Amino acid sequence: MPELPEVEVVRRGLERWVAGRTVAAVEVGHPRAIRRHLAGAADFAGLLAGRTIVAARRRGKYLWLPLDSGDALLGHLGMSGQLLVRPSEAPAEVHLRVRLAFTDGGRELRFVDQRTFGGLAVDPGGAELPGPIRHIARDPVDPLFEDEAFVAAVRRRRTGIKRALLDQSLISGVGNIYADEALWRSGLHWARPTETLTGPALRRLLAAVREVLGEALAAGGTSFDSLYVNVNGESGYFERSLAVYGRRDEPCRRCGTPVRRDAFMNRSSYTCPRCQPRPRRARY
DNA sequence: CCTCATTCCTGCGGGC
DNA sequence: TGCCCGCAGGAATGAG
Repeated sequence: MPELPEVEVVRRGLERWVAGRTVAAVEVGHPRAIRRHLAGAADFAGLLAGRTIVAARRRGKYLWLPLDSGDALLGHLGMSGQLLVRPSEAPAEVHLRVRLAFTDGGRELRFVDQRTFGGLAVDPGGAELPGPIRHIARDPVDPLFEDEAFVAAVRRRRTGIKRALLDQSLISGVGNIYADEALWRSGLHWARPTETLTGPALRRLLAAVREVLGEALAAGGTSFDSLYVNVNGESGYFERSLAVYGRRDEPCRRCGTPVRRDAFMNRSSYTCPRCQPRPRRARY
């Protein structure tokens, strides 16, 4: 549920607080947190120790820290992951999974994750773009994102528009919250078949995606509870700006009609039944 | 290749 | 009060 704005908030914190620092020691407290690092915890720690972090980068919801070795520490927050910069003497968080200490003896980097959907891995040679995320599309904030290629790819699909928005190989960084918000802003229902959308309609949707992501980032991200935080543990305040997400039975901010919740892909979709009429031919 | 269901996990809150 | 169940959901995986 941390989506592009929340992950970007974390990236900025990492760039400020850990870039330029050298890893002294690594502790893996829970093997599941590094399950994508197939070589195991000792290998993971060995590739990090003595390495200097040179930057903090992001694509969609993935973060990576390029190292001076040419490798990269790759991370995904999953549902509940946090990367926190904490004093080394601060007590361990309940769901502390991985801890990185630095040679300067300053604040350490902690990966904390309640639901363990997230994780860290070191990708050898992945500093420029980690191999495991080569299939992830550029995100709509990336200057190299190609609008027309996206429009064409969506129109070639045979699925519902929300499935397409959530497909990280088409456009990355958009999750359930911002997909619902962008569709509401565009007056599109989540089950609208992709092949029936015109080029102009898709360009308007893309503009709405960028608008909502930009506003959320300016607000420091969305928070429902204390799980979505920056590296200092602080929450954003975009939640108060949400138009439909999580607002079942509450009035649409545009027309007052009660917001509707539908089951969708083992989760939820929120729409205004009047602003986003259900298409006659719907795709799930 | 494309589409889509399933699966992983923990804490919370509602119902009984 | 306590137990059970549904729900929150990103993305890898494999079926068809």
